Amino acid sequence: MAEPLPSPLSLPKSQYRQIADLLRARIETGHYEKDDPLPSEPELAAELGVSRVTINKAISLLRIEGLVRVRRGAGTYVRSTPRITRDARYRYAVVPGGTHASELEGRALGLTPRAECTEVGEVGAPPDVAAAFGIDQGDPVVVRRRRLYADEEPTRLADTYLPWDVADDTELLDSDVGSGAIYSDLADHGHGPVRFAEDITVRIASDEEARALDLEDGQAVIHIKHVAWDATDRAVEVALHVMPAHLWRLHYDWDVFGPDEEDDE
Amino acid sequence: MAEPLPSPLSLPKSQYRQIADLLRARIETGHYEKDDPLPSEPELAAELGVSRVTINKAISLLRIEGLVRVRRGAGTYVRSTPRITRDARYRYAVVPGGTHASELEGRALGLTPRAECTEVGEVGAPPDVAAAFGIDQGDPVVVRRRRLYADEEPTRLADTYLPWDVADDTELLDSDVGSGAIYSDLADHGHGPVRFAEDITVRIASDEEARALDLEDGQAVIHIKHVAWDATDRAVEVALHVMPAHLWRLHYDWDVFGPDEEDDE
DNA sequence: AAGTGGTCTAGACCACTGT
DNA sequence: CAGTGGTCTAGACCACTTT
Repeated sequence: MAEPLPSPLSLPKSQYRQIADLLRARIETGHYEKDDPLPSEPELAAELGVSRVTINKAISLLRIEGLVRVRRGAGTYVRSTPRITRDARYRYAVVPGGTHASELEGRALGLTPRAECTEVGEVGAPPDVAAAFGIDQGDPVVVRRRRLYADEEPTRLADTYLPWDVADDTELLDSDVGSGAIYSDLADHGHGPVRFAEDITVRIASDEEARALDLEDGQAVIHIKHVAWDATDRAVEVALHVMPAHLWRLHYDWDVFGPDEEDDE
Repeated sequence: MAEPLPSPLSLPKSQYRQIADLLRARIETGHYEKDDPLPSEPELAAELGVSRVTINKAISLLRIEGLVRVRRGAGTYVRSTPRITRDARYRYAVVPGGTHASELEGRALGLTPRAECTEVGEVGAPPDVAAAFGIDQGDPVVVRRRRLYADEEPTRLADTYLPWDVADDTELLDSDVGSGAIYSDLADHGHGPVRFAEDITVRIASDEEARALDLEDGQAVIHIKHVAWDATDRAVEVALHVMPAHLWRLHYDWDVFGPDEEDDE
């Protein structure tokens, strides 16, 4: 090896990073095809003349990037992961008798959405939810927990909370009402949402999240805290979403109200 | 060691993960104080009776979480990282003669913001920008690149692009106009923005980004593509933001236009 | 049974930081 | 200079999947 690639700022890259770059390039050029396994670690170690640990470290970089997934005992596979776009405003638009705007995401990609309801019932309010509803942590609220898929790949965990009395009026408890019929339902009972807010944070998946979303160790997830208020300015719904970061693109758009009325000095 | 912690779903955690949990707990309880160094890897290895590699692997988990930072040759330090909230709508509100709404973020935390302009001038439009402006990739646009800090910590890279003819009218080129005076400036020249859109993706920091933002290897960044349109529906500004994911919380809120006017069956 | 990745060790050398 | 983390190796054992 003549020169170790004299990168711009004196960066003699470590072997495992160079190998990660190499494997990444092979994936992106289609040398390794999606859903196909990479060569085994011993094979790569032999091919590239390094120890298996070095290969393993290189692959762990690709794992947190979401480029590959590992199946224990079976092999390391190239992930096929186009991003899904989530348009917040469109998603939660109130379309009176219309389609449930919720699960259009991914349809453009030819993926078939599926929802799996893991729990419906009354629980103690977690901190975030209690704060939004203006109640105490642990006070009873109604929750519906779901796991959503696109083509057998889990794409999202969604926990929807309603205040106890509001839930009483709706059909949240009755069925696993497909997708986002909740808003029509709320509207029908005088709690139609007129204002939304979302807070977005990014963090590393917890162990349970990694298991539920089929994620690798150390992968990032997007956490969205979604709150809906009715016309009386009462919070009537909180949804907590946990989504694999590499799978999504979030979209927001808004208009500017004319030059803010007052405040002109 | 009696039982290896019989966690709910038969999860005999690896040593390095248990050690990561331990160190994380020690950080969160203040056993290791912020801005202080952790014990050295050999010390931890001795204390916990494992090899240094295992300690190193545990710490690498804390690094991608943004809990600690490593200073080469010096030690591993606890990060003091409260999240900064970015309110998109408020940020870009048009306040005619008022304060530059841009850099209020973090003020609540007692951090002093600072901006450093790294480049101002004409460049070829990158793909994202070209698409928004409706021009060809590589066509000339004007860019201002900045790195923003809070209390000496880099918090954001912000590249602001303007179409060539629009830039001609503004003072973008003239100075490192503190923060977000661009919008007043655009408004003064008939290009006041009336609509905004933002696309958010999360990915692993590139090498350059990691260097510029003082990030660890494998840390996630939030990428925001921000577009502003004027009253003629022409895109007049594109900003690309790259932000360390562990440092931020993004906030969006919006009102629902009354039950969509028509469309009622 | 053979192959896969997961993990761990002991030891080594390096570049870098501080004093 | 001694101390730090960064990296790499060879070898080992394990749990798991596939055949």
